[in-house]
Amino acid sequence: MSDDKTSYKHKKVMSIGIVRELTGLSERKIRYYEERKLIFPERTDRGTRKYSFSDVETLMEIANRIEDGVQTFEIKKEMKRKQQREERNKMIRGQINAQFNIRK
Amino acid sequence: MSDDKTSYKHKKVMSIGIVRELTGLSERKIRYYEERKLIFPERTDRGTRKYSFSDVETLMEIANRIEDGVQTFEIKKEMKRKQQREERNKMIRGQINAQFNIRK
DNA sequence: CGTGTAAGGAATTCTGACACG
DNA sequence: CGTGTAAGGAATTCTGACACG
Repeated sequence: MSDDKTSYKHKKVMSIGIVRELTGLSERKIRYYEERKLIFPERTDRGTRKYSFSDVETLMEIANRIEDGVQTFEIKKEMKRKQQREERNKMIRGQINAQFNIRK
Repeated sequence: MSDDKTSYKHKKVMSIGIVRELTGLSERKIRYYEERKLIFPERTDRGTRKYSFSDVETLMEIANRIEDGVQTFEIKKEMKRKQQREERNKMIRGQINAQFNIRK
């Protein structure tokens, strides 16, 4: 119910050119952050990269961290931690809901 | 509060190739429905069409009507009527909310 | 009317590499 | 390490038109 109310957010549909416009980053940077495993675009049949709105959001965050002088491998760790926090929270929420439903 | 909870839905970001994949329609058809004023993609600086998820949804509906043998100018009228209904409903909702807030 | 197709040009994207530092 | 750039090829998109019906 609070997960992907918008399946559109994670659908990979944008070419790198659009992402460049949306984020203001150079294509070089965008490809490099992929090389460093910070984002994971899909590919079309013939190899063109496809990004989601979610990827665009991530790129903005990356750009901020880079500006702060943080290196890509540090950013990767930060992102991993963040994701673990989110999974923990999701699990807790799930258990609370379970309790709730039993009492009802 | 129920309008564009997802601003992503209306953002024009997809090339015609992606739209072709998502809808299964030929590029010819997609361009033709634009010519008939059924959809309104934006353009990049150098002329490439950009579509939104909302456009994709509209295209699916168009495809259904065409399959039913409905002509494009009829479909256009239908879409116009539908939009008027929605605007009417939106206005009524607004007035109800206004009443509500006054009483409170 | 709705759609396919061949045509030629222009713009996009891709990869691997060299450069600087 | 992070990023710019020139290089050449491959794939995409665009428009106007002819075709069928």
